[in-house]
Amino acid sequence: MPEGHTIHRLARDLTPLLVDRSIEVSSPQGRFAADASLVDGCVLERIEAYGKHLWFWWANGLVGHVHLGLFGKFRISDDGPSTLGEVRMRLRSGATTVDLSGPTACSIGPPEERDAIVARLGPDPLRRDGRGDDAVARLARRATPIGALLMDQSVIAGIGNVYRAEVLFVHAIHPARPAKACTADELHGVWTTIRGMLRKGVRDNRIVTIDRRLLPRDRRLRRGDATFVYHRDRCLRCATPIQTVRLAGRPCYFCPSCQPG
DNA sequence: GCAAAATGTCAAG
DNA sequence: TTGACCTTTTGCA
Repeated sequence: MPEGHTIHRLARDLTPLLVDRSIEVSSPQGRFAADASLVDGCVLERIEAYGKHLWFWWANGLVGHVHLGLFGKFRISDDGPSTLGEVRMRLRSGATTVDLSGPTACSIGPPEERDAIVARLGPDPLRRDGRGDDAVARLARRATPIGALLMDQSVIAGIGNVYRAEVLFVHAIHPARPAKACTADELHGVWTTIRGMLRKGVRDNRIVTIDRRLLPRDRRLRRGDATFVYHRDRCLRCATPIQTVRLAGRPCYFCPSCQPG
């Protein structure tokens, strides 16, 4: 379930378990075995999140790179590793075992490889160095549909299919509208809203984008309601049937009534 | 028991 | 723009 909030939350949760300790690094599944041996037994100095990427900085100067992709998952256990499923990378320190399965990327390399990836990313709203005016500038000059641009990690790093749909709903922007046709206020608002949603996602460790203040007073929420439009049959605000439009290769959910275009 | 879906990315055409 | 790839979970026989 990885958009940027998941990655930052992982960095936060794994740091006290692994950083400043020497770590046994292995690959029960085998595909990461050669790389694992490069840092097995090393002290982990820092875990860094940027967009949807996670880096493990090792004391010998090498940097581990993990990207969860659509299916990747970390499992943390305190009493022996779980036996379930494939484990690409296993990190052990004392009684703690951290197992990684199904990642799109899992490798070890020099810091330059990390720098090259970061250089291709746009600002990350969850980082202190994430600049909103930079993101707005990257959006404002493009005629591409804003719903497609928000999925582009070189524009804003960390947004995925849920947050793009939800932020466009909040600002009543049809996802197919060209980004340059949005006002400066709208684009700044998109950045601010995205940052708030991602921060809440880190706090809650899941995506909940709905805000009571944006709903009719008498709207009753059901258990499990977490989004305005994403993956819903009807708009949470006005009950109009939700539509999707394919943008950046994925269906973008929107409400044709709240987001006319 | 198998198909389909899921919050993602990249290379190929 | 399409298909391949990573793995687990869910739903329908």
